[in-house]
Parts: sequence; C-alpha cells; structure tokens
Amino acid sequence: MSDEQEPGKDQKIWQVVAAIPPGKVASYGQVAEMAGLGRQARYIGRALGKLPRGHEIPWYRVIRSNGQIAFPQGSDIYHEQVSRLQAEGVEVVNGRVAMKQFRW
DNA sequence: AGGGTGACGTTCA
DNA sequence: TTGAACGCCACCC
Repeated sequence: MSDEQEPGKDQKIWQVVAAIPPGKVASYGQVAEMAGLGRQARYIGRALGKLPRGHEIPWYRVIRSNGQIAFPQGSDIYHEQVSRLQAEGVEVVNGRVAMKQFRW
C-alpha cells in the first residue's frame, strides 16, 4: 500500500480552525501557516466553503488579517458570522473585530 | 496542458 | 483611514 492517505488539506484546515479557542478569532493567513500551507491563505476560505454537512467547524472564527469579515456587509452569511462571534463574546463593530481578540 | 478564479495579504495613492 | 491594484499559488474546468 503505498498511498496511505492524503491527509487532505481541507481536513487539516478544518482541524486547525476547530483548534481556535472560543472568544478568539484568527485570520486566514494565520490558519494557513498553522495548517502548513504557508501563504496559501486563499485556500482556507475555499476549504471552508467545502465544509461537509453536520460539521462542527467554527468557520465564523476565521476573519481577514485586518479584522474585517470576509463577507460583504449586508449578506445573510455576514450577519450569521457576526451573530456567532458576538455570541462568543467577540466585539464586532462595522464588520470589524476588535484588535484585542487578534493577538492570541 | 492551459487559463481563470478566489471566505486573502500587502503596498501605494 | 479608506479604496484600489497587484501579487501568490493551489484548485477547478
């Protein structure tokens, strides 16, 4: 058996995202490095878009490096992310997360 | 095999 | 501070 398994980058990413402690947030770039993808931050969003059904991945804890939500303001998905973040105790103002929750 | 794309990031104006 | 343009690089068709 050779091909043991492709760890599947997507799954690796989900694992990293799931490792984000509640009440905190991480940027795509941070997750990318933690997952070993390096600068491939864009892939993070793509992987999150491929999340399977019934997942327990806190995708909403992943935001841009500047603290902004990765979705256009006004979108349903945007409101959902903000709502979940606030539920975790994260301050979200004008689609931006307080810098405090950044340095974790 | 090639080209376009993107839940990003950084720099410039 | 905000907005626009460019750069990166793997994935999909």
